[in-house]
Amino acid sequence: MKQVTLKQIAETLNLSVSTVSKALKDYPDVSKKTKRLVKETVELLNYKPNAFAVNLRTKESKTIGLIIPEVVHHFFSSVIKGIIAKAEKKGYLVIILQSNESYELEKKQLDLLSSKRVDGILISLANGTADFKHLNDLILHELPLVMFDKIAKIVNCSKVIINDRKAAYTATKYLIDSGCKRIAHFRGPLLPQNSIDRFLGYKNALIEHGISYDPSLVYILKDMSYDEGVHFAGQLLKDHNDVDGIFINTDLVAIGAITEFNRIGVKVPEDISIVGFSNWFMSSVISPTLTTIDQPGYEMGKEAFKLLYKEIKRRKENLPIKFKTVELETKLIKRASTRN
Amino acid sequence: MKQVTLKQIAETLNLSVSTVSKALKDYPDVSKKTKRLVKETVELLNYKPNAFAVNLRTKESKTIGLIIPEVVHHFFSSVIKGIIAKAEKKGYLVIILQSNESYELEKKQLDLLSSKRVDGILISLANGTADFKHLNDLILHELPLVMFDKIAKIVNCSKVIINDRKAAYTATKYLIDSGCKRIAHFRGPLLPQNSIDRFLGYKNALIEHGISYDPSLVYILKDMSYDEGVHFAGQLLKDHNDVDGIFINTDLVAIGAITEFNRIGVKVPEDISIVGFSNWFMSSVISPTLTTIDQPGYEMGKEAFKLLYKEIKRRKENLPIKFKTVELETKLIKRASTRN
DNA sequence: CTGAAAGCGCTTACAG
DNA sequence: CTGAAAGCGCTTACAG
Repeated sequence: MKQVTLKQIAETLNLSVSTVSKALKDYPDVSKKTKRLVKETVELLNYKPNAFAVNLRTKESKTIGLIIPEVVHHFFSSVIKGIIAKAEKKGYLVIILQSNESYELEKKQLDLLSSKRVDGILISLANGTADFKHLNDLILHELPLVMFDKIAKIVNCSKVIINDRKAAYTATKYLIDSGCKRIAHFRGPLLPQNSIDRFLGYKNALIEHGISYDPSLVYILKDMSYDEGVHFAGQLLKDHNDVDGIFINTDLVAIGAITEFNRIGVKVPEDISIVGFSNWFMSSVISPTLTTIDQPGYEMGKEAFKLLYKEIKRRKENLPIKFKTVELETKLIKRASTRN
Repeated sequence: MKQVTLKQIAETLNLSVSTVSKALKDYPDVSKKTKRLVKETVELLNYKPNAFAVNLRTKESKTIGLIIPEVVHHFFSSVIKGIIAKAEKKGYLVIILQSNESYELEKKQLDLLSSKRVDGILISLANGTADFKHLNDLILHELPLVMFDKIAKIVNCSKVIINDRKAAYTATKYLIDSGCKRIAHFRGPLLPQNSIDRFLGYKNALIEHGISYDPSLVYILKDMSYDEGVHFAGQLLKDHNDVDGIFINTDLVAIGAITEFNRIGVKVPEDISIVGFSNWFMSSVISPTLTTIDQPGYEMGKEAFKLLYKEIKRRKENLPIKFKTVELETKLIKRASTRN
């Protein structure tokens, strides 16, 4: 791709490269006439500054990196959309990578992004991530980093989260209030903070409402897939025929469970009530529609970029950085998979 | 972010920058000993080449741009995933932008990407795009460009598509074969090639099977949303109470229609059979499950990147470019929204 | 085998 | 108001 350079503009107008450069950036010490001339020629020749040269000089790429566990996922798509929208407004482009829930990949991709010299990184952790050296290293090197949704409390950077524990508490309490006495929980893997917090919210709600906590009612899922929902719904019935409610860590799994219950003739919510988590679009469409916790993905993306942008800006101006954790509101969406 | 430079390595070892650079790239005219020394020091100081400088010198960014109409969309997420996966393997990163189905935005974003000097661009057109100058300009400037899914036949570049006409024909024929006599069609806006082609496939199937084509049975939707599905399902019943089948341009709309029919007591497929298009995950989960055309998003993403990569490589080597159109297979997925 | 030099295309402090 | 010069950090053709 052949491109016009400042030098060519300068030659065309019999000016120096410096003057042309300054004219374009509206330096006050360039004459009006020269500025006009330069701008006309730029228009005429369709000059575009060479981003590579600008990057090298200014030491910034106006590009940020985004690492998420999985792209084909309603919640994360919404986050991506929020980030891209906000970033574009501020003149930033977004490089997206997918960790596939693998710690190794996540590490490699963080490396890739920092070699590319992105101006900052947004990340939602992989389920497999238990060690945080790769993140702390970035922070040490003063590369702006913001974590969202799947975070590590122990890493010292800005974060955007929801209150998973509180939301799970609300979900479980709603099951209790609607009359459920034996409530199971399908939880995520052991490591990620949000699956821990959702579990704790579930447990606390039981205990605070005088329902004894029974560990055998808690099922630990691996990949949080539709198929796991189908499988564990069946397993649950085999293990406990007295269960009358389930709080499920994520909607996709809940939808698998509902489908299985429909298939084998267990009535939702008459026999078993179900509450999911995330409010995927699908949840408003299956039958019965799914009661769930709405998790504001788009907002989360926007907030995360805002925090990152602030940090990038303050670093550039050598101002002190204060890390901040933004907590977004969730809400219970009452639908037909629960009684009431 | 402070970073080690070649110069620092050179000073540490009392070598010249040139020698260090060459040692790192395994030039044959550097001694084994020097190479070893350099590599050790690189490791020790954690040297990473400055991407900005490399870009400027080599005139490539190892980054490509991707423009899609909408990120929160099952099909496009799958495409993104395919592209990212393939790109990463070849050492390319992917910048994603969303056109929101707007021609103006699409133009602006193409501009953004070419100013960023990406090495190539993948694009699926916005519904609003009727003029192709912005695309032809890129091609003139020899910036590698590959279109996928929503393409413009008239633009001269490589493409990855499905045979929309054939797939729509198959879908409609399936309705006919299952006994439908009055078949409506919910189509997309007038401009995009794929909504034209799907309409033509529908029309041909009717005609070739002795069913007269009735334009009043064709509904033109605007944003192809769930809500439009709900709305037009109702409208259709008002306009024509004798319809017994609908071929719907995209699953999301079909799901809206099914939901509406369920609500008002129209039985699917007994009263009206429905075939969708795209095979969104959701379609396998609603009730009744949706018969649809499977559109291989992930494959399409991979194919599109492969074509782009080839073109980038050939341009770099100054080899002649032959544009290619890859057509991927679709298949009819038979489910419960049709009789049989 | 090693190094000095030119150059990629900008920006900006400095001189005039 | 304009321009020469240095420099961002690399790569590579050329000299020795």
